[in-house]
Amino acid sequence: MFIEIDFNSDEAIYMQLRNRIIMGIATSEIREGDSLPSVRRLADNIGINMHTVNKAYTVLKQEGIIRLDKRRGAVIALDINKLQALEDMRRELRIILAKGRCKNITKEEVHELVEELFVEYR
Amino acid sequence: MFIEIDFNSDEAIYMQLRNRIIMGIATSEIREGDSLPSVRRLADNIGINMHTVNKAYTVLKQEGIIRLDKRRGAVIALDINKLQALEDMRRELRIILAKGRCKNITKEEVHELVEELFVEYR
DNA sequence: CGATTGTTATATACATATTATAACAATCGG
DNA sequence: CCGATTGTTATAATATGTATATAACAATCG
Repeated sequence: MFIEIDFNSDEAIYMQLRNRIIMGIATSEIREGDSLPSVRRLADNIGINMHTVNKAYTVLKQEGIIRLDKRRGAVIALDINKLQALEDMRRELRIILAKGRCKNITKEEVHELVEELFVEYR
Repeated sequence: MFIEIDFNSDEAIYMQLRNRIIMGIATSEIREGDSLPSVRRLADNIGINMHTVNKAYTVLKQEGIIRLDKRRGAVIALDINKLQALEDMRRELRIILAKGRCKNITKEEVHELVEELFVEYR
């Protein structure tokens, strides 16, 4: 999986990393059971500090996306709590849709966007 | 408009404020042309610093939601750049839907969430 | 045994968030 | 015109979050 970091972004490096890995799972670039690189190797590859990678992995663990295993490293292990996931998504969508509403974005346009984005995930 | 701040939240106060105002516009609690309280008065009401409110207003101005006017204060003035707004929404939805995909949230469930949330905005 | 794993600890540097005062020019009501 | 209020700007202090640099630990695998 190719990982690119924008050091000029206002988004924290560990969050960019977390987002990239979530995208990788959603697009099936990586699958349940696959191992991610060790914190040290990935840090070296990208050219960042070990702790920054560790922080991204810790967030993903907290979110129930990976399982941290000694020796096997970080393993994709999806802990499916759908009610929790729907609640999280609802809270995040709420603000984004409200802003769109201020900009006259219609319900239909949001549906189209969702359709369009879901093409990536299969 | 009633504004409540959660001081234990990990979300910055100025962003909570920004979000609350966007929600207020989307739900028609406040309308185009209405004035928001002055930075000093709102800060006193909530019990926070003037500069924190100012920062929220500056963000809203940058996003084309309000216009800052001497004497009239912050006035709701929606600068509609739909292409820009759609692009912004697309970028934000991308990550959220990807995370949902990891949690087995289907396209249909997202559509339902959108329908449900849009009931608030009329 | 030796290398690699996540984990933990400490320290430093920097950016951001929040607060506290203070002062300025512009503007409106009386 | 006067005084109060407006956004704006400046400076400073504190707290928190981000990122880096070393270092060491126990566990695990070949």
